[in-house]
Order: sequence, then C-alpha cells, then structure tokens
Amino acid sequence: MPEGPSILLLKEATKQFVGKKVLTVSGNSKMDLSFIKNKTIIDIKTWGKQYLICFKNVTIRIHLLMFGSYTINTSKEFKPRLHLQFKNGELNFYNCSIKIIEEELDEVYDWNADVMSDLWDSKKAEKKLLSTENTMVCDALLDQNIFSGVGNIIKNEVLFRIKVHPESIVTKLPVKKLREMIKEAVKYSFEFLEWKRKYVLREHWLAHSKKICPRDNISFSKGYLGKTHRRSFYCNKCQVLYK
DNA sequence: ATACATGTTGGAGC
DNA sequence: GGCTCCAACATGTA
Repeated sequence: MPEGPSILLLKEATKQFVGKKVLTVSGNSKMDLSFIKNKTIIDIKTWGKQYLICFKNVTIRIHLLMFGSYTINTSKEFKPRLHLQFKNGELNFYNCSIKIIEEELDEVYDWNADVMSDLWDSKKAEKKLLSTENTMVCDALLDQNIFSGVGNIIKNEVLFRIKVHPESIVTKLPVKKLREMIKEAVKYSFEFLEWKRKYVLREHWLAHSKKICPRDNISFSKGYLGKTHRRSFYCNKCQVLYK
C-alpha cells in the first residue's frame, strides 16, 4: 500500500505513541532491537516512504516496501516483524524492512526532497532534474532522491495529468512542462492523501491500471518502461513524447 | 487459482 | 567503477 501519502497517514495514526515508553520489544526481525526497551519515543517522522521512530540518539527506520502492513492496538494471527508494547496500546509491523539509524537525521535525509514535507523545495528539484542525463521522466519521478515519496501510482497519474509520455527525456521537456511536472507531483500526492483517507483512492485513478484513456476514449498503452521497468499506463495520443 | 503488484536492496555479471 | 539485471522479501487481489 505504501507510497508517501500512506506513510503520512501511518504517522498521523501513531502520533499517540510520542512520549510513550516502550515496555516490550519483540518480533521476527533478524536485527537485535532489544536496546529500545524502556526507551521513550520522542518523535515520529517520515521521509517519503520511510517511517521513522525517533528515540534519544537513535532512530528506527521502517520501510513497508511493496506488501508491508501494520496494526495499531490490535494484532494479526501471524508474528510481526516488529512489535512494540506500551502501557496502553501496541504497534505492530509486518513484512517490512527495518534499519537502525545512529546518525543525526539531518545528515541522512534531504528534507527538501520529500514532496509532502513543509521543507519541500521545488527549485532544488528542478536543479536536480536539469542535471540528469538521458533520463526518462518515468524514472525521474520514481527517483527518491528527487521526489521522495512518489511511487508508481503517483507517477502514472501525474504524467497523464500533464500530458507527458513516460519515455520523454527530462531535459527535453520545455521548462514550463518540467515545472508543471514538479508541481503536479506535489499536488497529486496531497490529493492521494485525502482520497486514501476516505477510502476512495482507486476510484479516482484516471490512468493507473486503466484500459481506456478518458480523454480520447482509445486504448491506453501498457509497458514496463525506463530503467526501473515499472508499469506505465499512457495514452499515445494525448501524452506528448519529448525526445 | 495462478500471476502479478503501490518497493528496495544487494550481488552477479559485463 | 558503473550500469543493468535478477532474485529475494511476502501477502492481497484479480
């Protein structure tokens, strides 16, 4: 489930644990995380698709990858990768990737690259995009160093909205189009967030996993494009190829 | 019911 | 070293 907006919802739902002390740590993670027992969560942050549980001097990074899931104050039948027990409540993560971060987060993360952060910097994104060489827009949108939080659904929807073919080369886009792409990546992410919150995300898809272009009423093309080989749905008629 | 997917990482091979 | 491909992880959905 997790593109950036979904992780923001996870953050919202777990803010209740900030200030709480971890009473028990368990799970089937290969990593030894017992050292966070009796530590207090001082903050919960996100960077794109990454969920960050902050303790004094250390952060636990959770990435839900493609099929990760979580439960709050309930549990599933099978064993979680990570279970955190609090005095009132619990937090469980399943099938996720876990990392321990000991560095200062500001050293690890470029907050300006997170499309949903208050610190998002579109000018900086533009600079990064202009410094790419021979890069397709379908790959650029998925580049977490440029658009942290953007995933495949957002990619497909943004390109459809701005009428750009996924195989277009970033540096061949007119500057106006490039800026439109940057702007729309942010705008769509926030719309995604609100639709997801109301469980109506899917019904708002115009391109992703669709068969027919709603603008031209002709078949969408489907391909595993770019270096990332991720599914692209696009209309050869209304989405312009800049090459 | 078989195949595929909202993602990333690390290693092999060139 | 850098690029690309591939397997691996694992579950919900069509």
